[in-house]
Amino acid sequence: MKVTREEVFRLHAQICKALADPSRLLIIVELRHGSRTVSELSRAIGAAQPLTSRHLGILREKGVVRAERDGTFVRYSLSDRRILGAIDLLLDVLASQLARQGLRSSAARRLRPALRSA
Amino acid sequence: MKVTREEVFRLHAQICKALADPSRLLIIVELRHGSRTVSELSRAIGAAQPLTSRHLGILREKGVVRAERDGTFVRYSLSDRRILGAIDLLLDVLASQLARQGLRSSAARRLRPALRSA
DNA sequence: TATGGATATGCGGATACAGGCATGTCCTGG
DNA sequence: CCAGGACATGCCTGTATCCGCATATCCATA
Repeated sequence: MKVTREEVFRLHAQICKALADPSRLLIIVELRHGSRTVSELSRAIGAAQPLTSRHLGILREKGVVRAERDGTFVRYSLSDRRILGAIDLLLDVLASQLARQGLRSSAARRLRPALRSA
Repeated sequence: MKVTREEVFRLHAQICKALADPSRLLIIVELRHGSRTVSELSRAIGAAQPLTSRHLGILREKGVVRAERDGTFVRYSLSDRRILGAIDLLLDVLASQLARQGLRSSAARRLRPALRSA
């Protein structure tokens, strides 16, 4: 099975696109601490169940998240912890940007932990 | 200056969105080794100049890239090396996915260095 | 200041995505 | 087998994005 250079970039962009939505980032942050059912995530991100399901479908399709059935529930979990590393790095980049723009730097430095515990 | 939690997630998603395009990833990879002019990047990614300029505008707007004038040229460079770390992590995630799907694992393991030198 | 190279932007059509609503599917307990 | 809870999906509308083309802007030099 061969994968062309262009295909790799296309897939790489697909993964980035999966992360490129506030609700989906919220989902990922929520999954940091363990697996969650759809209704739990729905409540956590404050979105309707069908919408949450759709976002999870996108994340699942791009391999960011994994689903497993548990009775009538479906439990979702992160399929690769390195994704957390990536979004944390980008969050750090954002913090630097905000700091440069005049946000109190103490607040900027606290950005990541604040979101983690959320 | 205060930044709400929702605003942070929106901005975070904006940065991800800036990375969520094959041409823009190509640009970033090309900038890994130093600054480049628009026409250099245009040739490197095989896109028309106006399109390249547009992609650069998006990257600049989201703070991924920085521009500085140099005569009639404009030299672009990465504004934060941590972005490379983030996309490398995601590339590793992709490599694992492909490996799991039956790509020869040796090829998968070589994915990142192959793209780096490109 | 006029010209030409380098870069940016306005416009338009095609495509893709977000979100709301209704409905379908899957599973368990009775 | 039936009912109901948990989840997924089809349809629709508005909005954003991609890309090509033409054109505008900026800058150095003559």
